[in-house]
Formats: sequence, C-alpha cells, structure tokens
Amino acid sequence: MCIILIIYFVCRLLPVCKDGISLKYLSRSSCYLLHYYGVSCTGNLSNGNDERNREIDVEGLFRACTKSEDVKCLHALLAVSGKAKSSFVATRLINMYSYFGNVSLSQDTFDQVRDKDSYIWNSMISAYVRNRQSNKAVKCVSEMLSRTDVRPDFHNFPTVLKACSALPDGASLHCRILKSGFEWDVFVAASLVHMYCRFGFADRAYTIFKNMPSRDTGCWNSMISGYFQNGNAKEALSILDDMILEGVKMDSMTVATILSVCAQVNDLLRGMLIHLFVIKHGLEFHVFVSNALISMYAKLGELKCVPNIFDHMYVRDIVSWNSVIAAYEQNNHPYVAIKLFHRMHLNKVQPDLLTLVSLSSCVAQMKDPLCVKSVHGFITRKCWITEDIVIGNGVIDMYAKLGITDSARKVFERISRKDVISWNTMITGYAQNGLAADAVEVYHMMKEHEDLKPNQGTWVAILPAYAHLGALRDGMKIHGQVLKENLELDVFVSTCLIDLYGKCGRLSEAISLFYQVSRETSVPWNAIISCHGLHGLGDTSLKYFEEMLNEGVKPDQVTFLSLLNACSHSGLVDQGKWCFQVMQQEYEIIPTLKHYGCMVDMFGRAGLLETAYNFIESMPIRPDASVWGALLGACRIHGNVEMGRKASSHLFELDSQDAGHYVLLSNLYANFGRWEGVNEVRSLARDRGLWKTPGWSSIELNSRVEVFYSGNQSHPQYGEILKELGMLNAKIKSLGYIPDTSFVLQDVEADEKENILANHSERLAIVFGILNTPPKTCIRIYKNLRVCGDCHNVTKLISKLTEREIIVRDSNRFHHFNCSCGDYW
DNA sequence: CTAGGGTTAG
Repeated sequence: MCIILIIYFVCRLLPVCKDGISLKYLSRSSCYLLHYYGVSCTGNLSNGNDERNREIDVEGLFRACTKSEDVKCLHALLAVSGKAKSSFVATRLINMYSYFGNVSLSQDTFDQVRDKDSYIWNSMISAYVRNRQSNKAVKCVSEMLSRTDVRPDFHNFPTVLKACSALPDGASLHCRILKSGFEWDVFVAASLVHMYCRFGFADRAYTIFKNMPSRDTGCWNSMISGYFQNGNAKEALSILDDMILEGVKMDSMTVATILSVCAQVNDLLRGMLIHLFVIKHGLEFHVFVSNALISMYAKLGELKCVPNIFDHMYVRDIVSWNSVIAAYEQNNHPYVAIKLFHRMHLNKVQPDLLTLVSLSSCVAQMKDPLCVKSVHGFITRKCWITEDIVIGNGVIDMYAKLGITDSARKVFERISRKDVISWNTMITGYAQNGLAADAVEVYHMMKEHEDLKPNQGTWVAILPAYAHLGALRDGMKIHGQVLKENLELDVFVSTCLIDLYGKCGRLSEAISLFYQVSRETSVPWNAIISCHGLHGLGDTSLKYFEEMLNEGVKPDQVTFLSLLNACSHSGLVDQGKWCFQVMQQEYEIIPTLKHYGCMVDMFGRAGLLETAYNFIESMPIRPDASVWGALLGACRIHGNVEMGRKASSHLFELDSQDAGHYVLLSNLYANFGRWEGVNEVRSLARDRGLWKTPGWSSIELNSRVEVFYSGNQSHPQYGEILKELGMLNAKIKSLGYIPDTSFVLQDVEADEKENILANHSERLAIVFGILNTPPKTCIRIYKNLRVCGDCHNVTKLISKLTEREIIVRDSNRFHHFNCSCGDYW
C-alpha cells in the first residue's frame, strides 16, 4: 500500500522531467528511501499539477499512513520540497506521529518550525496529552501562554484544559484560561465540566452543565463520566436517566462509561441490558465498547461471556488484550491469563506497562520464583521511562506485586516529583508484603510533605498496616481524619476500619461500623466474617454468612476464605466441609491453594492428621508450600513426628527458602527430645543460609509502639523490667507455676531453659506495659510468632496477680486473659 | 490543518 502511494506521491508532487525524476531535486535521504521502497528513479512520470491539488494528495497520503514508519517516509519526502517546516504541514506531521505513539518525533518536528501558529501549539499539546506526557503538556501550555505572538482561542481551550486537568499543578493555569469567557462553546463547556470533575468540583461542573443553552451527546457524556470519576456512580446513573428522558440517544462513548459504572455499583443486570443495546445498535464494532464489556463482566466475576466477546472482536487493541488478561488474573485464573499473554505475543502485540502489571500479579499468584525473575528481567530491559509519573507508579506497583519491595523502593526514590499515588502505591506495596513497619515509615515520610494531601487511597493503604501492627491508636487517628473528610461511608475505607477494629480486639466498634456502611458488595461482609473468625467466634461468622445470603449479596472467593479460616480457628470441621462444598457447587468458585491450605489447617488443628493428608493427596492442583506447611504445623501441635517428617520432605522440596518450616520441624523434634533430628534440621537450614526469624512483641503506649525482642537488653527500662519480671516470676511460682521447658527448643541445661523462657519477648512487653500504665488498664500485645504454651500459662497467672486484662494477638489468633466480663469490649 | 466526552490500573 505504502509503496504504491509513494510512487503516486512521487509522480504527482516531485518536480519531473521527461525522462523521469530529476535527481537533483532529491536529497540523499529521500533517494535512499525511494531505493528502499524499490521505486525506480527513472521512468515515465506524468506532470502538471497545480499547488492546490498537490496538497489534496498530501492529505490522502496522511490518511493512508498506518504506522510511524509511513509518516517518517512521508516526512522525508516532504522535507525535500522544503514543506516540512511550514506550520501547516508540520501540524499534520505532529498529529500523525502522536497518533502512532511517537511523541519524540512530534516534538522534533515542532521544534524545527520557526513561525508557530496556534494550530501547531494546539497539536503539540494534544500530542503530549494523547501520549500521557502530562508534565510536558503543561510545560508546553505555559510556554505558549508566555508568548506574545500567539493567543489561545476557543479552539485551544479544550486541549489546554485537558492538559491542565491531567496534573494537579495544572490547576494554576486553568484560571488564566477561564477569564476569557468562551463558556458558551459546546466543546469548551464540555471540557470545563470535565476539568472541574477532575479537580473534584462535581457541583460546579453540574452548574455549568445545567446552564448550557444546548447540549450535545458529548456534554452528557462529559457529565456522566465526571460524576463517575468522582466516585458518584449513583449521580452518574441519574444523569443517564435524564439524558434518556430528554430523548438523547446513547452513543458508544456513553455506553463505555456506563459499563464501568455498572461494574462499580455491582449492577450486572443493567450491564447486560447495555450489552443488548450494544448488540442491537452494532456498537460492539467500536473496540473500546467491547473492551468496556470485557472489563465489566470481569469485574462482576462473570467470566462466561468474556471469551465470547473477545473472540468475536473485529479489531483488538492493546487495551483489549490487557482487559482480557486482567479479567482472568483478577478472577484467580493466573494460568489462563498467562496463556492469553502468550497468544498476545504470537499475535505480535507488544505488551505495555499495564500488561506487565497484570502479568506481575499473575506471577505473584503462581508463586513461581523463576517466573518472577523473568518478569523482573523483562521490566528491567524495557527501562520504562520514569519521567511520566503514571508509568513510574505502575512500575512500583509491579515490583510490589512481585514481592520485590527493594526494587519498588528504588524506583520510588528515583521519581523526583512523586504524587499521592506514588506514595500510596509504595505504602500498599510494603503493607501487602507484610512489611507493615516499612509502610508506616513511608507514611510518616509522606506526612512531612505539606503540599501532599493524603486521600482515600492513602487511608486504604495505611490502615491495614496499622491493623497488622496492632497500632490501634494510630489507626484511630486515621479514623478521625476519615470522619473529617466525610469518607466514613466509603466502602473501602470503612472496610479497612472494620478490619482494624476487628484485628485490634474491638469487635463492637467493628460491628457498629459494619452496620453503618452500604453492604451491597461482599467487601464489608468479608471483613466482618474474617474478624469474628479471628476471635474464635466461628459460629458468629457463619451467622453473618447466612445474613449475607439473605440480603442477596453474592459471596466471592475471599468470603469463603474468611469462612474456612473461621471454621478452622473454632474447630468447626463439619461446617467447614459444608462451606467448601457450597462454594464449588452453588457458587462455582474454583478453590485456590489458599482454600486448600485452610482446609488442611482445619483438619490438622482438629487432630485429623490422616484426613488432612488424604485431602492433600486428592487435590486436583499441585499443593504448594503453604499447604504442606499447614500440615506440618498441625503435626507440631499434635506431636506426630512421622507425619511431620512426611510433610516436611514435601515442603523442603517445594520451598527450601522459608526458615519458618525448618523451625517448625525442629520444634517438633525438640518436643520429643529428639535432638539429633533438631541438629540435622538446623544444620540443613544453616547450610541453606537461613536463620530463625527473631521473635518480637510490641505494645502501644502513648501513641508509640515499643518493640521487644527476646532478651533484648538495649531497652532503656530493661533493668527495671527484669526486676519486676523476677518478682512476678517468684510470685507465680508460689501459686504453683512450674515452667514448661518443653517449649525451649535448644538442647541446654534445665535452668538455662527456664532463663530462655523468662526472656520471651511477650513477657518483656507485658511487664513494660504493667510498669508504664495505670492499674487495671488493659494490656494489648502483638507478637509476630505464636504464643508458646508456657507463655500462655504465665500470662494467665500474671493477669490474675495484677488484676489486668491482657490480650495477646499472635500470628494466628487472639488470646484473651482475665476476660471476666466474657465480652470483647 | 486543530478541539471536548470513552475502555485497562494505581
């Protein structure tokens, strides 16, 4: 196609002589180009065109370009006749380059033009915006505004406004533009509506919208998407109703927006009706409409229709591939997603950042360290530019999803102008990888930047970290902020708060919050079920599940995970089995490794080690380390050395890097005094360069979290704590306490064992609490490992002696001491 | 010759 056009172009436009093209008019590069395309430079070419016709031909050629290379070719040929530097031609070139994603060529073209008119400025700004280089777009806008030879007109406004609303500091520019009063123009008004929505002033946008003398479909779309992007999905839908009432027909843009609204408000029925509308009006031929359909179905967990839509698509763009890959990734089918990724590769579609974000999440789900490495390598080779904030944030997220928080942090540090999302992503990255303390550290760093305003995403990022650390006070401070910002009804924020209160032992607060929020989606239900389970209240969790079904809320895989966990903690084996069955048969949810792990844990805790083993053997997917780890943990509880050996042999084969597994097996041997086994495991762990995770306990006092390690003498109050601990020890011994040294897993003398026990970190933390709080104050301790049996006994006695309520949360569950009220506050 | 409103994610 291109070759023919070039020949045509050469025939019509270049100066010709009777024997063919006169080479003296061609530059070296265009000779080369012609040669490259196999165009003979001799031959019979027609002549005789006037100026106007030539330009019409250029137009045709522009339209025929299908890739950046075509434009380059055209550009080179235009350069020959010296036309490329005219503002008119350059504008077209800038647009073409930017359509094909090659902004740097747009910029080169732009820079070479001396007399720039408002058209060319406009095109350059659009080129940046189109390719998401918001920083450069805004820079370009301010440069234009600083010049005297060009003034923005009402054609410029939509572009300029769009550029401004892409960046928070674009806000200062929009005032300048507003002064000129072109609000009546449909395009300008629609852009204003859009911009106001971007800055969070949906009401102001609505005022403009309402006062418009006439509205085209674009304006309606602008208002609908504006409300939607502000999180007001309900208003968006009511605008749609108004639009239909006024007899304005939905177009492809409306449909695409509404589909994502449906996904957000969980309205599958409306989504399907829109799908029918799409079919009836043939709108599925717009790529983005089909894309929107795919993501709508994916978000609502209806994967059945997805392959149908995808396979019947006429054209597929990068978004189509990304959407379909994300659809499977988000619904826990990482292997299907990877297969699609391969198919995409075969179709020669280049993956972009978002593809890799999904891919990272898939790889993280599959827990395959080799895949993690290859994706990491891929990302590194791509060297995604860090100048654009969205790309930088995506890379941080990607590394966090892969569990490589160090790399995430490096990218984070390299971004010079971090926005709120950069910070939120970094905090979430740490929190989701269990590094709550790092998450808190980053949050404190964020607070030092006064120009940054934490938003809903920040709260959703930091609250789980506080919940993990048991930092109730800090969490409550965030609750205060949330109330100030009227965000307490936001489902995500309030779910995090429910989780926080639940995890910090304040069940009544969690419940009252739960009944305040909208319970239309499974999200808050999952939180309330999970936190009751954590407290060993499995029956209550099941009651909430029943209530959830009565209210017509569809449970998802997280719901069942929380339920199975709850059953496991409360020893409700039959109910757990029932849940596992219902999940598959009624809700067609395919159990993930996590579900299997819960089941094994449940059987194991109940002492049904054989059942657990057989259950693993019957699994349709390959059990991973967490499944075998659950069995090993159960063997430790029930003292079954043989089964423990069996489990650990599978375990070390699958994942030889987790120190915790070695500790478990060595503990199991130690319990039976089989020190040779202990030594064997320990030297194995040492050979593989693994160390036992140090145990720590933390306590929150006066808004500070104090962390104690086993026998750590660096604490300023260490002497005082030791003295008090000695006194308490003597007292509880007189009450009949005999240290249970079977929990000491080193092969040392008996009195040394007692000494080790007495130095367990939670005891230091508890005594610290007793010393530093008024009498009768409840003491809450958080511990990263499990509470050992001896500590359990001692804590019970200390609680009695000091008349203190003591709550210890370990890596597994809550331990309540002296709960005379029998309630959980 | 230009422009607004759309789909993936954070």
